Formats: sequence, C-alpha cells, structure tokens
Amino acid sequence: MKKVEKRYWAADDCPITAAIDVMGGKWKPIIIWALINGNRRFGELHKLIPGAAVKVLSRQLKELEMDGIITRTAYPEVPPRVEYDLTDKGKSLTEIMQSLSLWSQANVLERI
Amino acid sequence: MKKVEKRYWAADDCPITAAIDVMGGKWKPIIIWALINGNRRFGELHKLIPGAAVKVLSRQLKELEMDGIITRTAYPEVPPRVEYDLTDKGKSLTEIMQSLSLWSQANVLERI
DNA sequence: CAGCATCCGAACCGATACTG
DNA sequence: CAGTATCGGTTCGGATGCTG
Repeated sequence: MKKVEKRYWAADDCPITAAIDVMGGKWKPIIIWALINGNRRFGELHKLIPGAAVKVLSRQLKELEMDGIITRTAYPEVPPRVEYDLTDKGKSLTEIMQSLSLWSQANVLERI
Repeated sequence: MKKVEKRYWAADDCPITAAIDVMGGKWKPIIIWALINGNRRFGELHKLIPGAAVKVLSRQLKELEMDGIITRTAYPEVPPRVEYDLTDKGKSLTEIMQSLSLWSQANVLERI
C-alpha cells in the first residue's frame, strides 16, 4: 500500500493555520492577555492598547466574539457600558499562549 | 506603590505576537510541518503545497531562514538542488504547533 | 531545477469625523 | 461611553514570464 502524503491546496486545511487565524490578528493576543484577570470595559481596553485605533480594536473584539473566544455584554445604561470577558474556550487558549510567550522570549526576543 | 499596567503602543511589544510573526505566515505552519520528518527539496515542498505560488513559497522559505527556523542548503550541481531542513529552533517550535493543532481540532474545526 | 522580476488585486490597518 | 462610516495607504498573496 502506497502512502500518499497530504497535499495542501488551501492554507486553511492546516489546523495550525486555523488556530492562528483565530488568535493571530494584530492585537488579538494582547486583548486576550488583558482579559485573563477578568472582564474589561471597552474604554479600559483602549487605554491598555492605545496603539490600536478604535475601529481596529472594535473589529478585533467582534471577530474574537464570533469565534467564541470572548463574550460581549452591553448594559442598557446612559452612558452605555460594555464589558468583554473570556469564554472557556478563550481561557483554554491562554495556556497555549503562555507556551508561545515563553518560546518567544527564549528564541525571538533573545537577540535584543 | 501604585501598580501601572503595561500599555501597548505597538503590537510587537507582545511576545506572542512576535512568535506569531515568525510562524504565522500563510503557508509557514505547513512548511514547518512538512519538514518534521527530515529535509525536503524545493520541488518537493512545492508538490506538497501546490496551493502556494512559487514566488510566495520561495519568500516564506526565505523568511523562515532569516528567522532561524530552517536552513537552506544549495548544492552546486546542474540542475541545481536545494534542500531545506529544520533548525533546533524550528524543531522546538513543532512542540508548540502540536499543542495548537490539538486545540484547533477540539475548538475550531469541531464545528464541521 | 530553483528561483527572481513584474504587475495586479484583495485584505488589512489607521486617522478622522460622526452617532445613539 | 462605545462604537460606526468613510477614505487612504500599505502590505500581502497570486499569476505569469524570464534566468542561471
């Protein structure tokens, strides 16, 4: 029986690529990291990540929500209040991110 | 003593983002994966990943080489032969990729 | 065989201004 | 306060053709 190796016609066939698509947006790791210790309001996140434009931050949050990584809770108040929090799926991601962070500090940032 | 949280003005300040920059190119996880069982010639990689245009594959390989993930060995023959192989740093990445793959199959691809 | 050069189109990021 | 709308600029991927 001849073994035929899998051929990749589309990058999404790779599970690793699929995972990176979920957590690999420009500011997404930072957002997830910021939510580890509990929920945050939009304004708080914006203060923590001033480098991200409001529109960009907003869209990354929406994508994370659609991928089931975070929840968005809007309180019908004036002025409005919106809180973001990690889901269980999001929390499970943080363990892998911890590994990535350690690897990065040992293998990428060590050149500094 | 008041605790001030780190503010992110640039995404690259995040070690996780830095790691994803290294391994997060569109075809890079597949390339790294293909090299786990030993070196490969350019043409072999191209056959395994027909979805990637030659130019794109070539550049991703060059970036991986510059980041110290793979080595490139050119043999002065006619016709030319070039072999790519994982470095130790690259091999250390595969363990994390294994975790990512498992997480992905459990949390992303499970919707299929 | 293993690429590089060129050109094109899509996707994404970002600053500014406006809204409920 | 928490966004959305609009417009630009940049980066990236992809198809094609050429080279040592």
